[in-house]
Parts: sequence; C-alpha cells; structure tokens
Amino acid sequence: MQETRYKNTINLPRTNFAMKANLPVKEKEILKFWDELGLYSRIQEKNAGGEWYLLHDGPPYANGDIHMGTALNKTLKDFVVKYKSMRGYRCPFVPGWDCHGLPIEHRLLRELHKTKHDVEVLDFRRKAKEFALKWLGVQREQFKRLGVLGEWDKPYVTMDPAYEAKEIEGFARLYADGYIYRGLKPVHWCIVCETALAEAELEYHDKESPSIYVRFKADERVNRLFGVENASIVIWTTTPWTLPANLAVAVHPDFQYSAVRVNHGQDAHATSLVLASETLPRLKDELGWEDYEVVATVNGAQLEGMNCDHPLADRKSRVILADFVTLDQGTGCVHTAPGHGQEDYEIAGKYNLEIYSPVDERGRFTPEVRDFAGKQVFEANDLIVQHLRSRGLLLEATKVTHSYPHCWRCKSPVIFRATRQWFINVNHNNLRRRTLELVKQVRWVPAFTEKRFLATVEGRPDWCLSRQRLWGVPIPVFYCTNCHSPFLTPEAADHLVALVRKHGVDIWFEKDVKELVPPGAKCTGCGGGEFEKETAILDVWFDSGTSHQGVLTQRNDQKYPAELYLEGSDQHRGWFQSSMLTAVALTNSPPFREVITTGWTLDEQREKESKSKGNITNPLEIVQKYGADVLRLWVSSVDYSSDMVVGMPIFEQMADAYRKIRNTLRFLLGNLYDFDEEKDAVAREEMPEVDRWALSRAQWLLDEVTRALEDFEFYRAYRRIHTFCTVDLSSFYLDILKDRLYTAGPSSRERRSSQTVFARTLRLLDLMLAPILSFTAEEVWANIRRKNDPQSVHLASWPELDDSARDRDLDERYERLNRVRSEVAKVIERERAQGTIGNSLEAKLVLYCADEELLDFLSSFGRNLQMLFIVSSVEVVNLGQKEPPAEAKATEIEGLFIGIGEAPGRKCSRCWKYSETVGESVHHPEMCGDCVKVLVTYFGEEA
RNA sequence: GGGCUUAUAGCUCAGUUGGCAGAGCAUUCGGCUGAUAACCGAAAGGUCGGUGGUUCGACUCCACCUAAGCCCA
Repeated sequence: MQETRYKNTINLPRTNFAMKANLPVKEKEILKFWDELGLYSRIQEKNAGGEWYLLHDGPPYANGDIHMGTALNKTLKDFVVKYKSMRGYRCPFVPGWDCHGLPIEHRLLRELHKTKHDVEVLDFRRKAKEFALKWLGVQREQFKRLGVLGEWDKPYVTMDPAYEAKEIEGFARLYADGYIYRGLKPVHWCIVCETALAEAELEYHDKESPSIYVRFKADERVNRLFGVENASIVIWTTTPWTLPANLAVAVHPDFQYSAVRVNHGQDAHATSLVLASETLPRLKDELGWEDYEVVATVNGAQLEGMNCDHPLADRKSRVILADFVTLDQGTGCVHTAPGHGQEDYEIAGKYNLEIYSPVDERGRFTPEVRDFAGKQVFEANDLIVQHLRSRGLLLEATKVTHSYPHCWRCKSPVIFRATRQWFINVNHNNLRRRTLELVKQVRWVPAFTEKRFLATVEGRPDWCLSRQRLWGVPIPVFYCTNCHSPFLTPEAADHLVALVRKHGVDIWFEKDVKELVPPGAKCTGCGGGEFEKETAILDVWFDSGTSHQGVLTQRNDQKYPAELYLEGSDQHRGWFQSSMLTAVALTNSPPFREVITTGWTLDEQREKESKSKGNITNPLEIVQKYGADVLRLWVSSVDYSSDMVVGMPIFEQMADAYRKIRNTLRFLLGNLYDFDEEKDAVAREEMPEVDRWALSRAQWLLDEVTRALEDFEFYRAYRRIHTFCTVDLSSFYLDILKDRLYTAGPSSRERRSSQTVFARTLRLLDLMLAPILSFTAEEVWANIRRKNDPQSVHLASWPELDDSARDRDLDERYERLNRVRSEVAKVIERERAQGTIGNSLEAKLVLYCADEELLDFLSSFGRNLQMLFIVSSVEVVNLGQKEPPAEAKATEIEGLFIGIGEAPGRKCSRCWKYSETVGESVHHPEMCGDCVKVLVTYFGEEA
C-alpha cells in the first residue's frame, strides 16, 4: 500500500530520447533539419576567418552506385572536415567527380550496340555527358545520406568548361615547356576493328600459338668470349610474326650463360648454342638433346653490346641486358621487338633502339618486310617458321596453349603494335628527380607509403597521355597540313582556352579547325596556314591529375596547395602520382602537404569483393538496415591504413556497439530532466570524491580522443569512447550512482553533484562523438542545448581541455579500488552460485587485511565502500599477524581476504538496502533511517 | 615473377627499449526487474599465420615459407 507513495519519491530517469534509435527514419529528419538550417554554409561562415585546413577530394568515377570503398573514403574525409571545423579551421569540402573516360564510353557503346567508328561524335558525347550527370546525381544523394557535409550544390566536375579550359591550359604550358612529345609506343591493337584497345577492353581466352626455338648466329666477339667457333644465341617465342621486327636479344646481367655443343642430330658440331645455364636441364628435354657438352660459361653482363645476325633480314640484332629476363620459360635469351612488346619497348629507350613495327592497322606486314609483305601476321606465322627451318635456324617448333588477350568486341586475338602517341617526358627538366625531392616535403601516412610512392615514381615510364577515344578532353594540338608538324603556340593555346572556357570542350568537335586556331596562324615549321586537328583525347588521369589547377587555384573557397589528400592505395600510381607530376611540372611544388593512404575492403575471408563471388557488402544496404551512424561507427572503428574486413556479422556487432553508446547517452540524459546547470551545478571542490574521479576521467578521455583525431587515428578515438562508456560509466560509475540519483533528495547536494557530472560528461561525449556519430550527436544536442548554444552540434566548438580537473592520484586510487571491486564481485558470484544471495544488496562484506597499507587504503573510503561495491554493509578488519577466519576467501590481491554473509537488518522498501534502522520509524516502519530523513526533508513527511 | 603491405581470442583492436599474452564486444552461465527489445557479474575462449635462427629468455629481432591485398609485369 505504501509502495506507490514511496515510488513517487524515487527520482527515476525520464527522457524522450528513445532507446530504439530507428536511425533509418530519424536520420532523414536530421538531414532535412541540416538542409533547412543551411548547416554547411553556416559552418563556412563561422570559420571564414579561421586558419585554412583544406582537404581536396579525389573525384570518384561517375558511374554506378557508391560502394564500400567510396563510402569509407567519403566518411573518413567527413570525420576530418567535421573535426577540423569544430576546431575553428576553415575547411570547405568541395566534392568532385571524374566524368570522362572509357568505362562510360564502353557502357554507352554497349547499350547502343555500336563501335566508336559508327557513332556521331557530338551526339555520343552528349549522351556520355547525360550518363555522367545522371550518376553524379545518384552518388551525390547517396553521399549526402551518409551524413557527409560538403558543397554539394557546387561540386567540381571534370567536364565543366572552366575545368576543361584549365586542363587544356595546363597541357599547353607543359607543351611550351618541352615536357610533351609525340612518340611511338606499342599498344594492344585489334586488327579486325582496326583500333587500339585499352587494358579494360581486353578479354583473356586460351589460344593455341606456335612455340619455337630459334638460333641467332652470333658474331666473332661472342665466339671469342666462349672460346668456340660458330656460336648461336637461342631464343624462344610464341609469336613468330614478331621476328621480322626483332632488333635485339635480351639477357639477364646476373645469370650464367653457357655455350653448349650438341653431338647428334641436324646441329651436331655445327654450332655452339648459347643459353642460360639454369635452363639447360629443362631444355635438353624439350629440345631432345641426349649427347651434349657444356663448352664454356660466362656472366650475362659480359655479353652486352655484342651482335647476332637477324634470322630473316640482312641486319644485326644486338645483345642487351634486361632485368625482366626470367628462367622459368624459354632460354634466358629473350627475343626483343620494341614495336611489339611492352617490356621490349621500355628497354628500347635505354639502348636507343628504334620502335620498329612494320605492321599496318589491318595486321599486315608493310612492304619493307622482305618475303612476307602484305601477309596478315597470324597467317604469316607458319610461313616464317618454314623460312627459319629452311635456313637451318629453327631448333624446335611445337604448339602451346596459353591465355591470350582477345578483343572484347569481336573476340579475335589482338596484337601489340606501336603507334604514335603523346607522352609526358618524366625526365625533362629533371621532372622525376625534382618530384622525388619534393616527395620528401610531404607527410605520408602511414609512413611506409612514402617509400612506396618513391618507388613508383622512380620506376615509371614516360606518361602516355593520348587515347584514341571519343569521351574526353581532346589533345589540343594542330598539325600543319603541309609539313605535318604539330602546332601549338602559346597564342594558339590562349585562343583555344578562351573558346573552351566559353563554350565547353565540345567546340573542338563542333567547329572547323579554322575557327579553333587564331586568325592568321602560321605553321612554325613551314609557314603554312592550313591545319588539321589531333583526333586523340587525353588520358582521364590527366583530367583528375590537374584538379589542383582546375579546382584549388580557381575557386574562392579553395587554395593551393591542399593540406590533405586521402585515398586508397591504388592512387599511388593513380591520382597521387598524376597530381604530383603535373603539379611539380607546372608549379614546382607538391599539391598536398599530407597524403593519407587507406587500404581496401575485403570480405570475411580477407578476399577481394567481387560481383562473381557475390561477397559484396553494399553500404546502402547497411544504411537502410542499421542507419548511416552505424556505418560511420564502423568506419571509425577500423584501422584504415591496412585492408579492412566487411560483412554483415561485423555490422551486426557495430550495431551492438552503437546501442551501448546510445544507451549510455540516454541514461545520462534521463537523469537530467530536473537539472538546470546554471542554477543547480555543484562546484568540483564540494563534490563527493567519486564524482571528482568521474570528471577527471572525462578529461583524460578528451585528451586522448583529441590526440587520436589530430593523428587521424579514428579507431583509437572510437575505442577510447566505447571503453569509457562501458567500463568507466556503465559498469562502474553509473551503476553505483543509481542509488544516489534515485533515492537521495531531488535537490540534495549529492544528487545535484552527480547531475553536474552527468551534464558535463554528456556534453563532452556529445561533442566528441559529433564528427563520427553525426546524426546521433545532433539528436542528443537537441536535448541538451543551452540558450546560447548554436542550433547544431556541428556548429559548436571542440571542447577545451580542463587540465585542472585531471587528477592522476584519484585515477590511480580508483583503479586500485576497482581491482578490489573485481575480487568482491567474484566472491559474491560464488555465493550466488550456491543460491545464498541474489541481489548484491543482500550481502554484507568483511574485508580482512593482512597488510596495513591495504587496510589504510580501504578504510579511507569509509562508509562509501558500501556504495562502491553495491552491498548493504562493509566491514574492514585488521588481520594483523592472525590467520583469516575459515569462511574468508583468499583473493588475487596479496593480503586481502573476503568474508561474505547476510546483511544485518531488514530490506528498506524504498532504497532496497538492508539496514538495522528499518522499523525504527513509526510512520514509515518499512523504511531505513536514511530514506526517512529524505522523506522528512524533501517530501514533508513526518518522522 | 617483382615492389610495397598485412597476419595476436569468433569480431574490432592493445601489447612501450625482447621479461608470466591483454581490453571491449560476441558466446555460455547467473543476477536484477527502479536504464527493461535495457542494466550488472562470472566463466570459457590464444602453439601470437608456419618453419628455422639469434638470445638465459622472442608476439617483439633475423631468414625463409604460406595465405591475402594494392600496384606492376
């Protein structure tokens, strides 16, 4: 009967902050709130006078939905931007999109069932633009849904006229400064479609090819080196048709090479065959040698610069050194045709070999090729083999089935064929060396990525800028129709840039060349006045790689250089490098001060996500099911510097972690319903010790979280916050405080003190969580906002560290207490297992101390020990030299024995503690003395 | 095949200059029913990817191997 009356004197938590977050719905309301508030603009206004901290967005490709990688990337950027914004930095975030290029071109051609030859260029480009715009719009909404703040209404787009104009201007400056040249380079070429093919346009299928061993007669110097007569160098190839273009034979400088004399068969005694010594055991079987002898062995390096006779033509083939030579296949002597192979091409530069490719666009040998002119290369294979055999140069001819690139469209095998392409010379003006120097001025996170970036710059070939495609920015070069020399004077460039800025780059395709060159332009070579346009377009990496010019130097809300670039590890060869090279060439400075590299998302077997495996985790699905804050929490929880595992169980776990944090916030909030910090706050000096401890812990937390965010190590911040919520708050501080909050007088100093701690801790937590749990933090903010606070938590300032609240001694004191608490819990648990007690308040503890220091330590907590252990009675006993009583349990703590028994007295029906004072009050016979006092003081009851 | 990187409990992460493998979550069992689709406790869970070496002693240093990832070939 008294139950309900007493119940009314208990101060239970009250809040509208729901336990069940319902984020998928709630977040959309918050997005609307931000939109109506103009949150992004307000943040920019707030920080307009602040120091710059510019994060430059690497543009995702505008096709398809966002995926885990792009979601992770933008979320990490959002953490940085929100945190820096709270610290008062001026850090506008301008998202970008990469719009040109092959993937879109492919998709469209496939949809149209056409090839690049039979579409009308302008019409096709219009369609491509629409396609890119459509996906740009889709991705924009998806990124916004993640809670990413930015200049979404004015992103940078690589197909904007102003952007294209700056890109062309950049090309023209590089051209004028001599970085750009036109040269021959082998590319994948389809002889049916008559076009170059990009890597993405290839399909690999098994193909049967000839496998032949051919000997090249070596010169006298080789004979002398081995001390033999008639030495021949043996090569192996599966493309006999490339032999007419052979210019060299490559050997490895570190391998051993032997001259071998075979004593039987057609070659008996006729010649000494040179091949890598280690290949001999394998080759003697393949070539059927039974009786042979090794005549001499030399180092590969010694062969450099010697010559052989070309097996089909009247010229020499040089012996060169190359590290790419391997021993697992062939002879260790590699047939080299710079016009028909990637490695061959690369090594050709070093030895000044011609990029010789006597094959036309239909795959037929050109007239200069003796005996085979006009023959299609695959058909010529047999002919060439016969020829070699008749000249006695063929050692072996079989067939081999191997994986071989085919045209994705017509399914026919492709060839490597050298064509004229535009390049950036990475060694011009010491570009490579200057880049390597400037790389050192950049802070690379994690540190090892600097080494990696350096290696890619050191090893990279010249940058091939041209693509024979439709959807991109044209290479802005004209050719004189008379002397065919390229034409791009600074005046012509300025003229063109102005046109593009005004009309967009489509003007290149729309207008006649006469309207694109300045009036009266004359060829610098022959003085001719007639020109034609280059038809190739620029590599899309040149588009995005010049964003530091097209964006950073152009917009009022940007500046050069950026403080930070943050992308996946594939960008070491991609955007980081294209940006760095162009920036060094154009401005002699890095476009970024710091570069953060992230790993990739993998499935739960740590394997790459792929459509065919069906192991893809879709971020949009996570957002729909759990909410963006759960996705964001996951992003914060992982060490992004290495690869990250994703999968539904992981998000399930993140949802649990989210709920824990949310419930902690909710509990703090629920106990503040009758608290006004201005009127009710208790000064720290007047607080109970444990409250001061809690304030101290909160400051340590702030310190560590701040440092973690300064270092962009969000997972450290996440772990600290989560552990604080679970260990410091939920299982200790909040648990022991329940009694005080609920049963003390509503406006008593003890209760006000704990509420003061709650209010400060909640505010601190909310601000710290704002960059990560952006939505939930906003929801909390709406509940705790004071009169002078901004409308959004994202407009608030990062909390200042209050060093005076930190108390190392208190921290250690309670750490020690908690070790005792843990022992107490074990004792109680043992008792529980025997069924003697249920609720810990039913217990009375006796702490026997055999150690005086421990005795003093525990005694110093006085009556508070009951509260700290959540039991009804604690007695601290000096054991001295005596043995502990039989019922006392030994503990992990030296000198501490714990006895447990039933608490004396009866259970107070109000505070549930057992007390001998229950029954003393006439009016409240079921209540303890403490509760009676509260009722008398705060609720006007009689004693 | 080459360069770089990763590997500690089911999951996310700690582990200082070598010195008895840790935390949180999840799991199991239990308590509470005044944070209740919550809260508290206890227990169980590891040959530190593998092999070899240096050392009195190795998760830590060295070599090799395996698996995976990015980039290149």
